[in-house]
Amino acid sequence: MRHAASEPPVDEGHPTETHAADGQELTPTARGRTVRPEPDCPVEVALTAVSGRWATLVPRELMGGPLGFSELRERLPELSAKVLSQRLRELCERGLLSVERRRGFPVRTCYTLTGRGRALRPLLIELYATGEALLATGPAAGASPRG
Amino acid sequence: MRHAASEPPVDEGHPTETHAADGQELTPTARGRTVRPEPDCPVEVALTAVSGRWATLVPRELMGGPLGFSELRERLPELSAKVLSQRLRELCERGLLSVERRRGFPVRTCYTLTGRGRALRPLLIELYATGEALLATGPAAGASPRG
DNA sequence: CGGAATCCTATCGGATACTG
DNA sequence: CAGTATCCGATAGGATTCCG
Repeated sequence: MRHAASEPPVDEGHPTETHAADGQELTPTARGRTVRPEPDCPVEVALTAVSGRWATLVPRELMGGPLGFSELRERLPELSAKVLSQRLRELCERGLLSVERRRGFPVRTCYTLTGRGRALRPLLIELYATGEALLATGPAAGASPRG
Repeated sequence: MRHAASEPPVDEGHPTETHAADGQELTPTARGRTVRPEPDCPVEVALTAVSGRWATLVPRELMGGPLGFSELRERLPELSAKVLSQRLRELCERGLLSVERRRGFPVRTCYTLTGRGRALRPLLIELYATGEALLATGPAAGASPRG
């Protein structure tokens, strides 16, 4: 189901403002005009990459350079080992992270963002910007627990 | 815990590329340098606004102009009434949506994005762009169920 | 039409304990 | 050090039913 350029506009007044009136296409390609949350819709793909608790904080820490498991735990003390390794595994599966194991004793592991992983940066920045905009226009309305 | 400009860099070579090396600050204000997913961190605020199944599709439909409950259901046929009203309620509570009830018979309700709601647009666009970038660099790695 | 109430299942994420 | 295994409580969200 398309939402742009079809169906008589509900309240078109002047094209100057009102509520943007889709002046610029929201979804450049067909994959964005989905009727349901399909996993191959770009929006869902991006959302999948950042959703889940701690899912933004782990990449954020790694934006500064490679880190080991325990280093990540130090930086995010309240993140349990279970969830951390879960997040790391997801990031790896999605090709956002590369792992390097150094044998010997003690064992050393090194997590590095890949090019794909670094591609999250603009999204994190936009999330930050949007969040600030929301906080600025009404501090009370942002909260609400998120898994 | 800060992640920028502290602790000896792990692999600083030349500042040209490598992995961006935080050349530009990721988190302009202090609220972004959190140790845990705090609800008042801008990133969390924005994420809260778009996370949850159908959470982006409902605003997307409304970007084209106000719609009623059933109109939304028509456009998103697989979205149950329960979840739709849940999403709408959340959007209202966060001040992203305004509601107008027209009495008479049958009852008519009209959901309109507020200014705050329209502030989500750049984020949706960025989500789309990031998702496309991920799909472009490796189609297989995007998927994975998202609640 | 526009919902709210109830039920039910799957998954998420935290705590704890154990392993190579 | 770098994880895995197990248990467990809390939601999320779909289906169905009912109401003003």
